Amino acid sequence: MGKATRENSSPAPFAAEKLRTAGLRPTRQRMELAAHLFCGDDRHVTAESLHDEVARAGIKVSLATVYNTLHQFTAAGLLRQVVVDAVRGYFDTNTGDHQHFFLEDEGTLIDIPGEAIQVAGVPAAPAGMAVDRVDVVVRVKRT
Amino acid sequence: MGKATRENSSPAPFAAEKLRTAGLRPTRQRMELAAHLFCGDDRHVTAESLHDEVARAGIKVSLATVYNTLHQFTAAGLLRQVVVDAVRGYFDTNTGDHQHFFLEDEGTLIDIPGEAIQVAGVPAAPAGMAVDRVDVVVRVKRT
DNA sequence: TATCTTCTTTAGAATTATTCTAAAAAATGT
DNA sequence: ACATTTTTTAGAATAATTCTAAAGAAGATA
Repeated sequence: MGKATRENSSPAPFAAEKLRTAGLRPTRQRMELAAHLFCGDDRHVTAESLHDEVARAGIKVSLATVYNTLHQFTAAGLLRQVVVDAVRGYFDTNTGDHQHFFLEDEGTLIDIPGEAIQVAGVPAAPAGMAVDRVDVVVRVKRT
Repeated sequence: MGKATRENSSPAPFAAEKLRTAGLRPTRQRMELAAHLFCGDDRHVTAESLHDEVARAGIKVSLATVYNTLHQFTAAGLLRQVVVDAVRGYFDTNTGDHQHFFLEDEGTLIDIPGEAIQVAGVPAAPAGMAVDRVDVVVRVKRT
């Protein structure tokens, strides 16, 4: 059955390709983080939450590397940053057109599909400026 | 002409009333900050920017007091916080229904009247949650 | 006005999220 | 394997904000 062991089995074969395409060397840390980020459904993480998560999975990656990686992935278009909270920075694996609910009590984000929501009447951007993105945050609180 | 001097002339008579109504003692610092915030047009400030501004006007208020006051004013409904930037916190003197342009290059906010812009298709809030506010941020960049 | 009580201010320490630094480790090319 | 370029990382550094405890005002009262 070959020599696949816990040590040499790659956690997510697709990750290497994804990283290469993005112009990033497929290092162990980046592979592990990519595996956690891009394997299942879309998700929202903070540097800290992702770091905790991989740590609990027994993977050793420094927090600095998590920050670096999140930013590199964002620059490569693999992630998108969401600004909803003054204290924490969130990263979203869904880079398509969509918006968010933000549960203020828990600090949780929930995607709202882009087709669902429409923003009308945005005035022309100030002179010399172009619209980069329109972000909608629906802040909700426990009833 | 009475005995109005630089020392006893109140910088903004309306401020005292405004503060009392909000349940806040009209202290010198709060009066000065209110005068700067609520005298002219609507504006957007950060703790640091407001602190610098009053300092340049020769007024001595500690940064901690600026933070306290901005939060107290916000709790009293005199200000509203705007989350657009991961590093800095902004406060808006316009507490009515409106949205914002955010000039990412300069870190500047510009109001968009609430009547101008409409958001349609917001899904129902998650169970047990109620919509607190819908924020729209139109991020613009230099062309 | 003198006094008491309560609320504010403040300097500076503390906290928190994030970035920086410089050196060790890993990846890639030859 | 060797040389070169990237990465990773621990820990220091930064920056915004909050906390602390003590001194200073405000308001109420006698």
